[in-house]
Amino acid sequence: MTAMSEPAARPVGLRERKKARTRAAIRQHALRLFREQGYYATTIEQIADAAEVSPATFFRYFPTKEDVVLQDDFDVISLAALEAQPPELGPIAAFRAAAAETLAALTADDLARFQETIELTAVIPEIRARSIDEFVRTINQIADAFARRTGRGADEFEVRTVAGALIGVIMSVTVPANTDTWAPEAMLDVADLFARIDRALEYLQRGLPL
Amino acid sequence: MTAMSEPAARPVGLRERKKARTRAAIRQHALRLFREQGYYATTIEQIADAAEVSPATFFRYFPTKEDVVLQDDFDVISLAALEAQPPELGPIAAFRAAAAETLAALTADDLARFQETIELTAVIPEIRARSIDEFVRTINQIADAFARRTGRGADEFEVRTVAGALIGVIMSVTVPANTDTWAPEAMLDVADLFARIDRALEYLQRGLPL
DNA sequence: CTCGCTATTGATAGCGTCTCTCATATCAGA
DNA sequence: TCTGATATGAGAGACGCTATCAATAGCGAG
Repeated sequence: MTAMSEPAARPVGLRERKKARTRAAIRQHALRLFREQGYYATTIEQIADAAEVSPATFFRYFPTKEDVVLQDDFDVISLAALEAQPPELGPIAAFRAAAAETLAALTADDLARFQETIELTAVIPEIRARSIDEFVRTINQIADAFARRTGRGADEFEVRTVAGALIGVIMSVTVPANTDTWAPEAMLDVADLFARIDRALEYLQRGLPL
Repeated sequence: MTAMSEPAARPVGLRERKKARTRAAIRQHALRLFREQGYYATTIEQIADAAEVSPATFFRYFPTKEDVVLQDDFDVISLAALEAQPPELGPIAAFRAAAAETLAALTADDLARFQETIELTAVIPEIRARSIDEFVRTINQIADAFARRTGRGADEFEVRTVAGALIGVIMSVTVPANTDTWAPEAMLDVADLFARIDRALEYLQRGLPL
C-alpha cells in the first residue's frame, strides 16, 4: 500500500484554476465537517453552504457524497515502484520492496491525509463498501504487473490467483476481527499497518505453513 | 463456497407464521420484479403493492432494498461441513473437501436460487458493495475453523493470514477482469464457478509457484 | 475592446429511499 | 373476555441525487 501526491498537471486558464479551487474547498470543508460532527450528521447542504456553492454544484464535482472521501489521489500501491524492482525478485518480494519504498517517500502531510482516509474508509459503511471494487481493480493491476515481470499473460489463471492471494492477505491483516466494531480507537497508524502487511506478505512468501 | 437451506426452526404461533409468510411474499415479489423490469426500475412502492403491504411494512422486514437480495439464507461456506472433515487434512484441503460436499448436497432448486443471487450480486453495484463485509465475516469464520483444526488461537496472525489468502484467491477467480463489464452474459453457472475455485485452491495448496 | 460562444453556476422541482409518529387492528395469555 | 403486546397503515418529512432552465462569467476571434 502506498500513496501518490496530487497529479502534477498544472491547470492553466483562470477557469481551470477556479474549478480546482472550488473542488478543493468542497473536499476540505466536507472532511472538516465529517470530523467535527460525523459523516451521517453532515448533509450535502451543509457542505455546500460551507464551501459557498449550491448543492447542485456539489454534485457537479462529486457524483456522490462518498466520493468526497474516496477521490483523494491516493492509490493503494504505487505501480511505478513495483515496475522498477529488479526482475530477479519474485512477485511478492518485489511488491514488498515497492511498498517499503513508497512508504518511505511519503511526507508527514501525506501520511496524515492518508490516515484520515483510512479511518473514514474503515468506519463508514457506505465508503467501506466501495472498497470492494477498489480491491478488484487492484487485483487486476497487480496481475498486470506480475504478468509483465514473469512474461506471462495478464489474464492467466496463476497470475491472477497470486495477485488475489496477495490482496486477500492484505485484507485479512488490515480489517479487524469484528466488522461491527470498526472503531477509530482500534485503528493502527499507517506505519504499523504497513509493518503488519509486510509481515503477512513475508509469511505468504514462505508458502503459508500452518 | 456453498449454500444452506432455510433454517429449520419452525415458527409456532399464528403471528410467527403470518410474519414468515409476509416476509416470503415480499422477497418473492421483489425478486420477480427485479427479474422482469430490473433492479433500479423497481421501486419499494411497487414491491409493497405486489406483496399487498404498505411501503412502511416493507422496511419493517428489510432494512434496505438491497437486503431483499442479500438475506437469502445462503452462506458462503457450510462451516459444518468444514468442521466435519478429518483432522489429518490440511486447512485448505479440508476447505476444498467441504466445498465439494456441500455443492453435491444442493438441490436443483437451491442451485437456481443460488445462481440468481450470484448474478444480482455481481451486477448491481449497491448489492455487490455489501459483499465486502461478507468477505470479512467469512475470513473470520474460516479463521475460527482453522484455529480449531490446528489447535491455535483464532486471532493468531498466521491463522488469519491463511484464511485471508483463501478468500483472496476465491475473489480473484470469481470476479471478472474488468469491474465495469460485470454483465450477466459473462457469468458462469454455479458448477463452473466451483470448478474454478477448486482449481485455484489446489494451486494455493501447492504454494502458488509462479 | 468587444462580441458571440461556451462553460459554470444557482434556483427550482421532482423522484426514490428510508425514518418517524400515531392511530388502528390483531394476536397471546390470564 | 379482558388486557397488554405486537403488527400494520397512513402520512409527513429528511436526505441523496437528477434534471431543467435561466443567468453569469471566462474564453477566443476579429
